[in-house]
Amino acid sequence: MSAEDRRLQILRVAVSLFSHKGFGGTTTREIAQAAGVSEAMVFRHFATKQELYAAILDHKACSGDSMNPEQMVAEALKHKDDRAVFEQLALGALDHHEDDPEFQRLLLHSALEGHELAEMFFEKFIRRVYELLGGYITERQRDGAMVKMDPLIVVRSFIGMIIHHSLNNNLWDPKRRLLKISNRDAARHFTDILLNGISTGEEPRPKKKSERKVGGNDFSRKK
Amino acid sequence: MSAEDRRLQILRVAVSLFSHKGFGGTTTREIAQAAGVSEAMVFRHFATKQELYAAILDHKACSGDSMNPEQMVAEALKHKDDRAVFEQLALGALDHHEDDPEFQRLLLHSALEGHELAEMFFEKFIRRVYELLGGYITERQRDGAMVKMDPLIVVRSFIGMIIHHSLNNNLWDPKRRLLKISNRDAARHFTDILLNGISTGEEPRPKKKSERKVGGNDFSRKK
DNA sequence: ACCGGTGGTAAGTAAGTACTTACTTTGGCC
DNA sequence: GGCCAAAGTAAGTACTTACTTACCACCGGT
Repeated sequence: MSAEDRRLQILRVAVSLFSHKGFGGTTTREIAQAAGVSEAMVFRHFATKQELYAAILDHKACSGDSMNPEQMVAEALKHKDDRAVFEQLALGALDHHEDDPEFQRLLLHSALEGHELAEMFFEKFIRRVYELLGGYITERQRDGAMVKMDPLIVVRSFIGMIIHHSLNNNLWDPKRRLLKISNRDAARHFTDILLNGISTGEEPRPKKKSERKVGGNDFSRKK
Repeated sequence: MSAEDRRLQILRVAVSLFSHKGFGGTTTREIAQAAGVSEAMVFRHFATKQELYAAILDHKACSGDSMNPEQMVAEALKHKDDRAVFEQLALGALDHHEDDPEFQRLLLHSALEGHELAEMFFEKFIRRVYELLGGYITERQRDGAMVKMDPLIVVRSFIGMIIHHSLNNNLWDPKRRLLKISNRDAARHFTDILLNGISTGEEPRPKKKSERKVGGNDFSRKK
């Protein structure tokens, strides 16, 4: 087997191990065994365990293959098709998380451990999504098509629905005991909620003395 | 120092260490040093490292002090005050995550490691929130006050906004570089979005194939 | 036939690791 | 004070960890 092939193979099995057991929870011997070689081979290709870990995150996050939000919604952006913008973005993310669940686990592990490459991913990808979507929302607000509200909060809400749904599917509830739904349906419904909300606005809701203020009253929950 | 005090002190420092470095990343010696005692003392109070870890998760998740969603929104539920129901729930969760950020980290670590107590938390808490909110939404749909849509998807969306926002604050962006907002404002805006969406419904959006019905009922909402 | 380089390993090493043992201090009570 | 259990520790034990060293087997080219 050629050196390059072996390197990639070690990388691949290490991804799987690290994503399931974390950095500290995975031993180099396990990696070697999973790859069917001796530990020494692992250290021939990667000087240290850290370097192997970094190579993985780098490979997954930077050489980020299909992770280009701009081109994913370029068409919809041009046509100012709100529904398509959000729905396509959601569907893209959900699909990506579904067929590479290890990526999300890896990212979480590295963020929890405070690895610098988690931060790098945040800067290079998350920030871009916020700017892209935030900019679009601002534009649509000027058009009068969207209500005035801090665009970043809107972005956070929408990203939250998506990420949390993926997190549920991959981490908390892989058996879908709570909610079983296709990515397409999820993306559509998330978009529906974001754009239109869930109120019909029909029945006059019981307007208590203060419809707005939530803070003052019986909210004495603490410790 | 009394045995009980010492036990609690060890528990407390272990919470901090485990939440930041995970189970595998934390050594018993570190725990002992942080507590200012010898390693033997740790093992006098907790037979194994696993037992210590389990005791922590148990202490945090089960003896779940203030984590009672039902009572948190009992009043609002009675009055069918949609805004209050969602806003109070959101604010409660956000506040809780804010003044106990270690809890979220601990939970994530244990979920990633596949610890059974993460699952237990999921069953005992998350499921209850889904049932509570899902039931309420169903009721409001029958009232004609909310559009027909799988209530569980609505719950997931809303919980997603909240959890993801906390996760951003605690894990990804503790410096709030992307978005700086008080919990109260966040709760209010999340609720606004959920209930009313962000579209004004004014400017005729380009009706592509996508202006479809949602879940069976019409979607012609006008605030 | 004889190289040298490449892909590979068995068998280490030193520093941890979780966990124990044998022992010393402390504080409350008669 | 004298006693004794509980609180505490120093110094292990047995094993694992990341990482090294020294050595092997193959193979194409001259």
